[in-house]
Amino acid sequence: MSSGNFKHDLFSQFARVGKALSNANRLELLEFLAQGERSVEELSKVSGLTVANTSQHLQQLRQAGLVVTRKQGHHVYYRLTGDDVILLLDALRKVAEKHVAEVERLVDSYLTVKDDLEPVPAQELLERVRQGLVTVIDVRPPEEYAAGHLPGAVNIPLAELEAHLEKMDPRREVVAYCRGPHCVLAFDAVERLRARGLKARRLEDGYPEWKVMGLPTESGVT
Amino acid sequence: MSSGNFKHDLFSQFARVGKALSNANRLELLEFLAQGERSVEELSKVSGLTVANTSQHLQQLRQAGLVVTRKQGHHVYYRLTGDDVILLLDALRKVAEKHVAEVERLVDSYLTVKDDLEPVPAQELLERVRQGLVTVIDVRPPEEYAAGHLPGAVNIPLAELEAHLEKMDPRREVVAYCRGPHCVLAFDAVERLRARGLKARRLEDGYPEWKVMGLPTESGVT
DNA sequence: CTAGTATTCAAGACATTAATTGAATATAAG
DNA sequence: CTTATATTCAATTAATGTCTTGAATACTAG
Repeated sequence: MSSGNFKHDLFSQFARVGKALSNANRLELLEFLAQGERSVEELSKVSGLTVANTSQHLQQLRQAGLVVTRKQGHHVYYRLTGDDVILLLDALRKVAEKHVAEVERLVDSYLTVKDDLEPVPAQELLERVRQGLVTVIDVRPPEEYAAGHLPGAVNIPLAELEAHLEKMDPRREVVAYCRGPHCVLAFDAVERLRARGLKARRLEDGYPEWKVMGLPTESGVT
Repeated sequence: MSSGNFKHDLFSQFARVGKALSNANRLELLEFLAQGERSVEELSKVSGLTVANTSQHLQQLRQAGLVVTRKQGHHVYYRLTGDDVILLLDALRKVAEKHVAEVERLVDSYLTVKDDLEPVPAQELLERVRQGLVTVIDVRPPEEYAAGHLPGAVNIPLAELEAHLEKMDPRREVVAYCRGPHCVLAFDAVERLRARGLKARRLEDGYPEWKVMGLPTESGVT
């Protein structure tokens, strides 16, 4: 009887974490935070929520133990509590992808040529990079790139892609990546590159997943 | 931006899975299902929920893609959709446990600081118990108490403490103990007892330490 | 100290969720 | 066909969650 209570209390704790994951806006915030530390203002801008609303969601995430804060000057910076949170988000994504037919439908409808996009697994990319066979491009904004990126990756934010196209060797394969497996930036980049006749694919995962897998990374500007 | 809607829709799908994990009862059902296929009736019994309520929770789990059903005779059998669901539950548990531990640590350090609750050393308590000077209460759950406790200790789980307050002699000192030197239960008990004007302190150690010191113990129900 | 900015808090409107109850459906056995 | 049983559906109530608005708090620069 009291063990029933204990058990129920335990599941209630787990449920608190589940609750934190039960809202699309919070999941989006978590994805941004998977890139690194962010202030409330930045998160508010990038998510399109009001600052107050963003703050409240962040506090829920903090109460669930998913994020921690650091105060500096005017700003409060949030970051994920640890890598286990990234693993959790990944597990969630995997289950959702596999079982929610709706997700597939959405991805399909967005990507006109889904089959052609066959993503490159992380291990395979690492191999090919070591052999110098591919050019890896990071299509995230420069700040995120500077905070950490794949070794040898060139930072080409989506907006600047067109400008780089002419300089690229059409015979050399390009692999693009961004924030996560579903980050649209990389999809977009691949489509545009292909439209110009380049051999382009996208990395199966994003930068956070790559890092969590223990694969090598670099940081700073090249 | 055209990717804005797509992105939000995608996160909404992920949130559906998160929602399924946001309730203690559903998590308990999932844990049972992790052991294998179960009928609604079995799940209802083991979770203590009404059949209708169980059925509704199961349907939410099914809509989130976490479980699937099979019909046979009178019964509908539910089972997890796949091993990735188990991985997800594991990831959730890990994050939650870490956070819970963190909370416990914080609470402990907070309580230890304001510890003018001068704890009673084991030897001193043994002495005073022999002289019949104090009432010793064990605030752990009954199962743990039954497995072994201090001689003469009365089992009063924290939840039942209030009910016992009136029966206690305010002039007699009470010493509380639980699982270990940092187990919060005893701190809590002492605080509550003092709030009622009783003379209360806590044992410096918990039951495991007492036992390891080679001091006498009892087991079973009193 | 004062002004300006970043974040949090508090209160209210509105939507969603959980549990209860009683009825409806479906299956198998007599 | 009728009956008993397992499950689901539907309607209600109480509780909880989300977002908005405007004010309060904390920090820095001047």
